[in-house]
Order: sequence, then structure tokens, then C-alpha cells
Amino acid sequence: MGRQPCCDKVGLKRGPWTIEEDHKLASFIMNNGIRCWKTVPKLAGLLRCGKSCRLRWINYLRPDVKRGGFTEVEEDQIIELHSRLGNRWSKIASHFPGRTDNEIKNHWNTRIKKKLKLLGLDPVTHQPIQEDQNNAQEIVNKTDMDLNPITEESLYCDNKPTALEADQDKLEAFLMEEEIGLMTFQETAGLLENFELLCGSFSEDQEGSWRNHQEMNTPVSQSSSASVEDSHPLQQHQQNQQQQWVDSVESVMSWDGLDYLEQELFFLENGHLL
DNA sequence: AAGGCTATCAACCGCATTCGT
DNA sequence: CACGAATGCGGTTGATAGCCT
Repeated sequence: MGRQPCCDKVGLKRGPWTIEEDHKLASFIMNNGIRCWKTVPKLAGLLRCGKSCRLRWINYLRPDVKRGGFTEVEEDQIIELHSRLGNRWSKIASHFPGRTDNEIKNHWNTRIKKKLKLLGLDPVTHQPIQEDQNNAQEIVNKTDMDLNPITEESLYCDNKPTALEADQDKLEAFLMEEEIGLMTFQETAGLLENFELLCGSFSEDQEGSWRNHQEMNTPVSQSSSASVEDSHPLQQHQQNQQQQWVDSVESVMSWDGLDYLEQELFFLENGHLL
């Protein structure tokens, strides 16, 4: 006899979520929190299984979920993390505040895999794809130079396994940093990227999607603090997100690499934010 | 304009892991 | 420790939007 299904599927709805369902779920969670996913659909008045609700919340409805395209920096970091962690998407996602494992997995399968193949790298092993092993090292050198041009940034971070293998000391330092929970330069760059997005102008598309989000999540905005209650939903969102960013930065303010942050801020001041 | 093809991504499925008793 | 329930995770599928012929 096989394993019991996670939930009784009889009479339960499947497929894409409607705005009404999103509204119900988001309102319920924002007002009541999450105690037991199995009871959430019942209490929220949804004909969905708990598992489906959990997925919908984590991948789409969570207020802090970061949507939109991945930056070059993020892609490089995903490649680097994948070379070390493999297909452990949740672990990889944990390095990207607001990104979901599903989103990263999709991005990997649809974009990054192709990108690596074009560069002559096996997306699984991160090694050169080459029948003629004699040419392998040549490809390594070439792709390494292509992917890791000698830039200021590349002096501080290790993007590719070839680079890591070439410099064992750097690898050990990197792993040690990982163990003690310090943020890497690239992680901080990711936070800065978030901040840049928040401070920069929202595109019409982003604003539109946020408006839609707010329209179907009225109770969410109603439950926000009084200080932002009277402002435009987009402003509330920006304020909330900025606060989250500030909180996340505060948690790493003891970070040793503050010099790099200062450099990045200098860069942003002169090139991006202003 | 219509049909086929491709890329993207939300959602599902089933196994693994964690947690509570 | 054993067991069952709940949750997490990764592989895969299916819907659909956009592009091409």
C-alpha cells in the first residue's frame, strides 16, 4: 500500500490561483499568522490543500518576495553557489533575500543553463564540455577569463570553481566565512541591489503589479503600522521594503568587509542612485 | 490572420526530513 | 525508539505569452 496523500484531494481546487483566492489567503495569514498549513485553507475558506497554500504564500504572496529579473551579479552568485551546493535550491535561495527557491530553480533551468552551455561549461559539473580532453585546459583558461575578467570585484570574490580550485587559500577563507555566517561581498552586493531597486524609480509595470497586489490584499495594508497607513500603497511598500532592507543590513553591520560596502556605496552614489 | 514552436514560470507530485507523541 | 503527521525540497509538468513562418 502506498503512502497516503498529503491531503484529501476530493473536492479540492487545483491549478492557477484566482485573485479572490490570493486575497483570502493573504488576508488570513496577515491577520492570523501561520500555525498549521493543514488548517489554513479550511480557516481561510479556501478549497485548496495546505501544501498548495504554503507554496502560493512562499512563492508569490509573501510581502517580502522579490520579483523581477535577476541581475548579472545575482546570476554570477547563483552559478558560484551551484558549483558548491549543486541543486540545493533552498540553500542557494537563502543567500538571496526575497528570492524563492522555485524562482531560482526556474531561472537556472531556463537561462543560466543555456548561458553556461554557450560558454562551453557543463551546467552540472561546471567543467568544460569537450570531447577532446587535450583542449580542456585551454577552454578552462578561456572561459575563466571570459567569466572572470580581472576586475576590482573579482579580486574580492570567487565566482567560478576554476578560480576556487586555482586558489585553495581563497577557497578555505570563503568556506570559513560561510561557516561563521559572515556575508560575502556578493551577498552584500545583493542587498545593495535590493536597495537600489527600492530607491530607484519603479517602472510602470512594477507599480502596476504592486497596485494589483495591493488591491487584492487590502487587509494586508490595513494591518500595517499607523505611520504608513495614510500613504500611497506604493509608498507603503517602498517604506516597508526599505525597513526590511535596513533591518537586514543592521543584522550584518559588524561585517568585516565594510570597506567594500563603502566602495559600493561610492559607486552607487556616482553611478546609480543619484 | 493563423498555426506551430519556444521560453517562461506557476503549480503539482512524490520523496525526504523534521517534529511531536 | 517507533510511528505518523506535517513540512520542506527538488524534479517535472502544463498553461500561456510571445515570436516566427
